[in-house]
Amino acid sequence: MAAMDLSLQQLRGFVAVAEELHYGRAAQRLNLTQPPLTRQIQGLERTLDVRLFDRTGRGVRLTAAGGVFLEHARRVLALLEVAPEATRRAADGTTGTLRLAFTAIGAYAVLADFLTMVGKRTPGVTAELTELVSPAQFEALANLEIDVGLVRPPIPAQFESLLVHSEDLVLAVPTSHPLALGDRAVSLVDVTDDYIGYSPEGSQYLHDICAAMIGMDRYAVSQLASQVPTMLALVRAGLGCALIPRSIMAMGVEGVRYRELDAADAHSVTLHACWSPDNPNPALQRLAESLRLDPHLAT
Amino acid sequence: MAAMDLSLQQLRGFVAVAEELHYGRAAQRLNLTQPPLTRQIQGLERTLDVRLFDRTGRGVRLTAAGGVFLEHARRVLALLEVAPEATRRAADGTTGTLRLAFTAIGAYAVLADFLTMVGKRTPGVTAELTELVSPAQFEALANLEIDVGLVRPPIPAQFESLLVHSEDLVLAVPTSHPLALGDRAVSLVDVTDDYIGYSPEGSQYLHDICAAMIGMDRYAVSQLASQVPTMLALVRAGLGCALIPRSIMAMGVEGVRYRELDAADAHSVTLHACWSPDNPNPALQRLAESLRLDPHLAT
DNA sequence: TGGCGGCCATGCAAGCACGGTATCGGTCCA
DNA sequence: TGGACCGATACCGTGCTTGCATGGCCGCCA
Repeated sequence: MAAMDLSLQQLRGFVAVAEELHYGRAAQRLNLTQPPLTRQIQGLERTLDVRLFDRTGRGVRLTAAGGVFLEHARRVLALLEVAPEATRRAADGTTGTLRLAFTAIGAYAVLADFLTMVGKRTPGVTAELTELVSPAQFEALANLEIDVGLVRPPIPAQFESLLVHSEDLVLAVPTSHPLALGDRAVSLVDVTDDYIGYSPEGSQYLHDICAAMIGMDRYAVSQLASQVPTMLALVRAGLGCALIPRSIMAMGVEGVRYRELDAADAHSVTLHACWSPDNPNPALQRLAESLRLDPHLAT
Repeated sequence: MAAMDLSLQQLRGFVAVAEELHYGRAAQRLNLTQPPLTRQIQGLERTLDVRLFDRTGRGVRLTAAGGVFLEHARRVLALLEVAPEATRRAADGTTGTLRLAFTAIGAYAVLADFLTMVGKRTPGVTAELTELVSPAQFEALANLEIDVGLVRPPIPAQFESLLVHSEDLVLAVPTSHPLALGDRAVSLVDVTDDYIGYSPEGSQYLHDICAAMIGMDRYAVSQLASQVPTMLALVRAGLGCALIPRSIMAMGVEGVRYRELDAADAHSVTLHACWSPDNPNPALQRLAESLRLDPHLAT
């Protein structure tokens, strides 16, 4: 016998009796009669193998152990009290977590603005950040490992998306390069040496655009160079020029200069917020709903 | 409908399913069959008005809300897990609180030593301290407002007690007094002026002893002077001498000198730890038990 | 000091909630 | 397309818990 464990009825009964120090009143408070209460406390005492009350004939008094148990019981009941509300808030997206991925380049362009926008549209939601290249983001989105990605096109049809940022490309040249001098916009035809290229796997979008802009013959693909810092290091070393999103100019590298491109050669690249409509995360649902109603990012 | 509230069965069932992500295995873990588990989760979802699992046909998956509720459920169950043990420890006095009172004089003599002794005999028990004159301590002991008192005799028969400290009295004289000079022990017959006396209410024990030592005729009773600092202030002001427990010499007062008394006049006063055998505080019971077995305070 | 009232404990019968067995319905895979 | 797996449902039995009535104990008061 004994081994029987605690029940919430017992806890509630105990707290009521401990507060009233009177079975009758406690029972009344619980909309109960007195005998069940007596049995609840007896059951508790049998289970715990501890006397919780001193029966003095005229009312009861908490024992020291009873006082300790009272604190535990109150904490349990208080926790249980808030749990449903917290759960409901998580269910409707009022609170929650948004797992957000971004590309290394995206981080420079819009990550901060995007996060403040998310903070305004879904207050109470916290963001978890991961850096991933675009293809990995699509996979993670499909596997529900992330909720939102900041990706470059093309975007698979299964996802919903929103244009977040658009910028043109600029030319990065070594300071030793003839084009390093001057401030005017330059034309791609002025570039006589090779380019540092984007990896077609890691940065398919930029690879394709750059390849189209300058032709495959002069486009030196470096497998390593899907990371912009790496590309700038190669430019700096004099291995060639590179076409870089304008926002990356914020990253100043000694030995590298940036030049605008002629309007004729300018080509804009875009960054999109992207998510799966099937994703059950309520925080995402709430954000997506908000974005559908008002796609203006400034809001 | 709905209003029904949570049960621990439901919580345990939910946690099991959330961990196994499989009703059958969860049921097995709980020594249950699968249908009751289904009903428990359904009941939870109905009560919370929230979907906790996504049923995918092939197993289940936690929703975001389910994840939040899982944390709450785990915390509740963990609390409930430790409550019985904590309660039992409080019941056998392994942990708990000892409300301890002491006289102002007692604080100088033995409070620190007594506290370290208590700490050694009943580790895990914390002490709450109050300063009270002896009569107030006896009343508080009887009302179960304190657990242990450090008092002077006489001790009412209803209490259990233990001699904690014994010391003799010394003479406090103003530095302007003839007896302030010299280092030899002095005799009470050398004292030609009045004494500052103890209040018969606040310090009955010291009052009686001093009155017996020097005779009522030269014993100026000051109602205020049950507090030793007050008495020393009066001595310093030159209103008379005073008989003071030796431990108080630790309190140096400018304008007051202490002189030993002749062996013939020396009279020791005692301090006793005192408690009520009826006090149900298990921490006290444990201490009392320890003191009965081994009354040596040094232990 | 004996009766009385308040309070907690107990006996008993009824209601109900919970668990088990059997079965259904949907999804995935061969 | 049939079989296997998994969760949901129907139905039944049992055991716990409740409420009513009553017992036992202590303290109060006349």
